[in-house]
Amino acid sequence: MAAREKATILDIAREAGVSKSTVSLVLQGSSLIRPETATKVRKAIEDVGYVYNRGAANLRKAHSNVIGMVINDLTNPFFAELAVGMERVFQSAGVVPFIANTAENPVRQEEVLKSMMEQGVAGLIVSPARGTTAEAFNRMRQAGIPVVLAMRRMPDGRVPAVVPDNHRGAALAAAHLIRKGHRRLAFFGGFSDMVVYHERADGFREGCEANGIAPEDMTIVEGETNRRGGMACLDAALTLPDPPTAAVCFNDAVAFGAMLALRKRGLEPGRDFAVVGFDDVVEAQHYVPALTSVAVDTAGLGERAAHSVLRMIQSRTTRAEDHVGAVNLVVRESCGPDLNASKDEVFS
Amino acid sequence: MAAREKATILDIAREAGVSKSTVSLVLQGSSLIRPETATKVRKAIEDVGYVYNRGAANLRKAHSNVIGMVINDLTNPFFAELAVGMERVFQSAGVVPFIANTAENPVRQEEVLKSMMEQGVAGLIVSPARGTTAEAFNRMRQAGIPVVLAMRRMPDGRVPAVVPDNHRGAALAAAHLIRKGHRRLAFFGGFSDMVVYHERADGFREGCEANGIAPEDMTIVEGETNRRGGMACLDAALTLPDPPTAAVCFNDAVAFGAMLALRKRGLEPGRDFAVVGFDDVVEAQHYVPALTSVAVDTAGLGERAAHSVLRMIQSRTTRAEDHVGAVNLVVRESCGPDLNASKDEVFS
DNA sequence: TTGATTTATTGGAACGTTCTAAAACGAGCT
DNA sequence: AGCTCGTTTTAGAACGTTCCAATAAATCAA
Repeated sequence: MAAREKATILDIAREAGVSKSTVSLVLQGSSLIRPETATKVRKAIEDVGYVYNRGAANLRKAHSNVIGMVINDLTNPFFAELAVGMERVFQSAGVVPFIANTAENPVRQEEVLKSMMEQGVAGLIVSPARGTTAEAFNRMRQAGIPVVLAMRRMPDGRVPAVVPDNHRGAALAAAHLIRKGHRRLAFFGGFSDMVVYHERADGFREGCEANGIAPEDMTIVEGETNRRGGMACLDAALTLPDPPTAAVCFNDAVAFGAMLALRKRGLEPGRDFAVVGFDDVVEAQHYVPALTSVAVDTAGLGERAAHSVLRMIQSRTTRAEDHVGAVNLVVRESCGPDLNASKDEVFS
Repeated sequence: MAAREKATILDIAREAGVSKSTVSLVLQGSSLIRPETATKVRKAIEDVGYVYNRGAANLRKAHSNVIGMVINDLTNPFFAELAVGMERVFQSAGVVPFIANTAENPVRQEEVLKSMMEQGVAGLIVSPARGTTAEAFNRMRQAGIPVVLAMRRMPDGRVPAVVPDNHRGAALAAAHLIRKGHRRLAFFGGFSDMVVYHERADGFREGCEANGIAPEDMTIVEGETNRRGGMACLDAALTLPDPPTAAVCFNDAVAFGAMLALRKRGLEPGRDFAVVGFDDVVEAQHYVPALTSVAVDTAGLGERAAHSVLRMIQSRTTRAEDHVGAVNLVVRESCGPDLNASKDEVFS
């Protein structure tokens, strides 16, 4: 059964006894056609089991209603959150976002972007894979397709981006640890070919300096931005001659890794070594000990990015302002009690 | 700069001094055209900044190269895993999967499915939102578009599905707890309008019966399938007159919730109450205490589902066999040591 | 040389929409 | 009757590709 030939606008026209133009008008909800005709047509549409062919339509129309979302790591709940925020605004704009995963692989990303363009997306939100260069977006610029970066920006900043205030977040975290009485601090995770790494590591450094920590008391350990990386960083740091007593981590995953490694060594996170994360994923509050982390309004950033593309599509421009989202430190248990219960004035 | 008119196959033809047909052939990598001509054309393609218009192509071609993946909850790392598995096989088949999230909302799902069809997907993998009925897939059947369900099946089983062996998994979990010496067991989470719930709860019941537990010693508590639901279930169970001492949970999220609730009451999971999860998400092994859980090869199921659609597309059929994936119990710490150190023969 | 055969190339008709310009239809006025 | 206005409807030309059938060019056999 079924397998009937694909019904087209013409079949509907025949069925309803009108012209294809009329059907087209009905499909677009035009107010030109007489209500009775409209209902007649709509009935025919139902009857023949019609599926709108957007490809054919796009051939004539200026642009489609699909927006692409290209994400570098879908398995990181953090990015899933971002996606959710975007979806919220797209949904109310009657746009369907198509998500694709690049698994942090620039080659895959290239394919995905290509495919999205071929599909005729109206705009793109991209959380670029590590190692992506601005050139990757040349083709879109040339084709006049708006692109907004999310969470990570390009080194040269030529593509509009929506990012959290990484610098301030890391500084906040460092200040918190220092206020807790720590004097030898570390920064764990990330690699110097990532822009975010620089923003966070620099913020960390500045936060330390501003609170009187000497450069030789700061340890910066690069590493993967996941649990395994966090474990490696911690191990590396603790074998140093004069090891740190606290660390700001590149993200929560790294922080979890560091805490895991601490436990493996019989040390208790919070008591024997303080850890601060970054991103404040849902997991952070449920972990034991609950993780102190720099909270980023991920879903909010997602919404922001979505609004940006929408606006760019509307005004058919390919440029837009960057947006830097506010951050704030959520204090939980992973830094233990104050080591030095005197100070009381802090950043907020 | 840029903003140039969109280049078409004709522009390339003009640039390269050949006919549009030749360009089309080159684009498809046909062996008909002379290599030198091909390179000439390829150069022209580069020069004019051409973007292939798949919509136009699909107008003539039988079917497109895009496959839709509709997922009910992208924020659940479990589903992200599933997506990753599928992507792996699609990638090697030269297909780009477009993912869309339905956030467990049937209405949203309807929109998403519609949009995917309009976009002309060649096939669909769907992890249906709760409350989805088989009718939701009528349109696809009518249009002859292959659909494979993942992780959840329809009550009437008319749509091919790829699912884990829920029944066996839950039975395994129950048997394990009984072997540990527990005699009053509970099943936490899920609602009776979900097929999976029945499969798992029935498996639990059967596992209990097979090991000599009387029906009155089994407690079944329905609830949301997330952390919050798990907490609620535990609280409900412990206020019973003769409370259970162990629980098989609908999934890991519920198990985490239950453990959280235990802690809140000053009870230690594993020691004071045994908990088994289902799905074995990565989180399970890192949790404290590490969660004993029924492992499902999620990525494997994803691959399986992907292969299924691919095969269905190939053979232009809309029917396929169901696939039930193997499960196995991963024993960790959340059930504590044996309460009764005698038995030694078990299911594997 | 002339066909016959193979190898490369091409014109033109689809495909299913949208959109412009024009037609058909009433009504209301002279 | 003819004219002018709305209001509805429609024919037909796009849009950018594929693919069939046809042509052109090159090669070979005699």
